[in-house]
Amino acid sequence: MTTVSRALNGYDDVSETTRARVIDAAQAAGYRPNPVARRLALGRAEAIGLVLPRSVGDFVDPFFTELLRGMASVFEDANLDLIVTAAPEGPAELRVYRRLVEGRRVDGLIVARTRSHDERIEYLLDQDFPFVCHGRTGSDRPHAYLDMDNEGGFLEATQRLIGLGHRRIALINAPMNLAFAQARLIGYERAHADAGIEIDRTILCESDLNEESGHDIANRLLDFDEPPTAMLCASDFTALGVMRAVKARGLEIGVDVSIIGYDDIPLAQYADPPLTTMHQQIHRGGARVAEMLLARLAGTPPEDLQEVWPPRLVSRATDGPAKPIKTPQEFVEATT
Amino acid sequence: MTTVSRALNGYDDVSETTRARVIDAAQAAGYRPNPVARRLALGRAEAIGLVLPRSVGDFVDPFFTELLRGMASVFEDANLDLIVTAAPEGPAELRVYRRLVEGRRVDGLIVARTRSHDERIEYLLDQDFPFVCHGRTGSDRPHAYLDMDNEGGFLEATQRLIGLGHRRIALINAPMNLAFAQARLIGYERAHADAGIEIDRTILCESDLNEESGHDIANRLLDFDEPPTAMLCASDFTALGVMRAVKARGLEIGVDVSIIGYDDIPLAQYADPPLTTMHQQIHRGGARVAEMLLARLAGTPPEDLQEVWPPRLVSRATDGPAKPIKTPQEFVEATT
DNA sequence: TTTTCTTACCAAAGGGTTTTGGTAGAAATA
DNA sequence: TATTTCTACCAAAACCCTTTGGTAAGAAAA
Repeated sequence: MTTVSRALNGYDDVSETTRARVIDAAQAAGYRPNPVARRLALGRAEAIGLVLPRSVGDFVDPFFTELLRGMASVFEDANLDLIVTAAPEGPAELRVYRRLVEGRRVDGLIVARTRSHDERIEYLLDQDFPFVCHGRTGSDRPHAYLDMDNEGGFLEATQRLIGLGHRRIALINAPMNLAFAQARLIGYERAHADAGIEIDRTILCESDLNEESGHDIANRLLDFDEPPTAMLCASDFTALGVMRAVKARGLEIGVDVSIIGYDDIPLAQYADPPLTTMHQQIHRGGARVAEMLLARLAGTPPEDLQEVWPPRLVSRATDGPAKPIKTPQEFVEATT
Repeated sequence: MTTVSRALNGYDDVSETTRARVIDAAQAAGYRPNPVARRLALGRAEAIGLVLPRSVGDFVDPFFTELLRGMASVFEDANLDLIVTAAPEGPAELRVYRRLVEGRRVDGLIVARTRSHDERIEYLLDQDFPFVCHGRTGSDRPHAYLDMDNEGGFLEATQRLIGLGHRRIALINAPMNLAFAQARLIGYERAHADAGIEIDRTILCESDLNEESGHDIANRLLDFDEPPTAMLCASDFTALGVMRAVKARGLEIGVDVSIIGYDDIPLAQYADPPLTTMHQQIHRGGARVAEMLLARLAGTPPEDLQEVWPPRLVSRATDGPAKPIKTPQEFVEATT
């Protein structure tokens, strides 16, 4: 039995002739090692967990399918099962994590959609349990993560709008408990500070990342006496909702109001007009996060597993030069 | 040990006092049963598998996240792990299934996006392995499935368009190897046969279920000498592409060309104009498929686990009465 | 020739459950 | 009172691997 086990698992203290005999015999007998027995003997679950956020009611953005598919093949090649569960944010979520960790059902976890104060992460750190985050968190204890440079992305997008002459740029952010929303706000603020522009806090909003909330928020903003000339959105779906609201008022997108989205969903390029947005490599990010977790399990310290990837601004047709603002002073200045 | 096991697993031959003592002691000692040891003793994997199709390159439709979330909670309540992998259609796909089945990594499988001739299903039937399909297949051997009534759905949609006076209705179907594409074609054909309308086979097309291919096909159709007055689409994304093509030519949607989609993605209601489409309860379908698999594992014969759910036509603004067709005869008829 | 090292293999223990096949005692029945 | 049934509990076997701690034989070094 020993030799069979070692032959099948590629140990080097079994001669190639013996190994071949074992493999042939296994083949002939239709023998397949029992993974469960293997796991018991090894003391490992040979599985990785991923908990999908179960947001209220409707479709999750395609983000997770994409991330999932990126990870799946990496784990499959490493002979690890990927266990997927779903939990609504809140106490039930942490219970799911506990079940996976304390029930020894997984060897490691991927934590997606991190929050700025994230009890999942504190819990996993307390337990000294291997995990990799997709997105950062506020915790100052070292842990592995792959994050998109949300701050840099929004810095760049904001700078672009400022460069086009916009001075009243609304920020339609994601819910502020999400880590990336905070980072994006900072990028937005930095761009303003660098340009010496004061921010009007009344045009800073939070959306639910879907079309409808983008639409509603845009309508509110457009009702202002002095509406923003540009809107920077947390997701492409939000941006699509904003576009719908802008169009409904007979305003021209990219002329009267500039809009920039985030994610570069496939639909973005086919929107009318095509949406300027930030592209992230979600699929490759998923694969990379999986690789990082593999490294973590192999003993790489978390400090060495921290990456930040830059998003890429995809310039299309929803942003354009700001129209001259019609405040009295500027009107006077412009006409003299 | 025996009593502890039986107490913790809810057997009825242990007194409630003993059970309480066991539970208290377990709590105090921080004892948690080892699921891997349990699986070995039970001879079960306590896991269910789902293989995502890895279509070329880009985002999968949100369909799968939705299905996944529907299933996840059912399996979690049943103490089963849901193992997700991804495989491209083709020989690699079957290899993934074999690994899961023959490697005894799962107790049952969910097979989604069935094809009319589906070697996965033949394989699982050959192996006498428990599974439930989401969608039907051509196999005449009994097996469990939950399917949407694609034939009925397209029958209804086609009848609606015929009722609006349309006589040249293009069918922009899904790839014909998918089971639901065949069913939809049949529904489409039946509606025509019932109304005594001959079908022009040149306006029957296959799309890739995404925006772009809908756009391209619509453009081809609109180049015809006698273009169709209505287009029935395999998915909402396809329909959005069709809408883009129609708008680009200055035609009015719902007036010059009627369009009906399928899926009722959240964006459908916010499209311009809002898209008429078929709604399916994907989330609830996922939960139901999971329940059916549980029943299957408990011994319910597959014949008793076959359900067909009707989709619901959601009437919005992309379909309208057909414009009078300007063929010579009809022109004469109309003017006399 | 003797000793040491290396290679190739193996027996037994260990991992943590559940199930099988019981037993003992109390309660119900004859 | 004698017998049967039921309830509550338990010891040992079984599940199928991997690891530990060897041994034997051949090759290399002394």
